[in-house]
Amino acid sequence: MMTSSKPQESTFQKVYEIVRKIPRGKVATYGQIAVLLGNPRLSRVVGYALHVNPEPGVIPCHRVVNRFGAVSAAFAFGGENEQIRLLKAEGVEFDGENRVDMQKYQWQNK
DNA sequence: TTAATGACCTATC
DNA sequence: CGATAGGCCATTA
Repeated sequence: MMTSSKPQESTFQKVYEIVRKIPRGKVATYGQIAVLLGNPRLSRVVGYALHVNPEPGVIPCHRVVNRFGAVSAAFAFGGENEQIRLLKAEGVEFDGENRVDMQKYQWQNK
């Protein structure tokens, strides 16, 4: 086992690993995930990775929000309001601008 | 191989 | 202060 495997971990696969580790009741930003990947500029690729979303239901893409703490418009896999509702159901609070309190709900990977 | 796209972020006018 | 344009990196066709 592990003789000389080649994981070939693509940036996408790595994004799924990180997003999948997001605890319930917290949210992470694309930029933050990009930093965890090693490049803060991969923010766009992060969104792309979730866009393909190879395993919906396994990857809590609804816990990923932009730098403003709000969900993206293109997210709308069934209604932006729907996604916000999911986060609310997890214990995340939203203000009058559909924004999450990043100071309290932003996931911090130590 | 080149070209185009993209669920972002930042900077500038 | 608000709006607009560009840049960055990776993936796909």
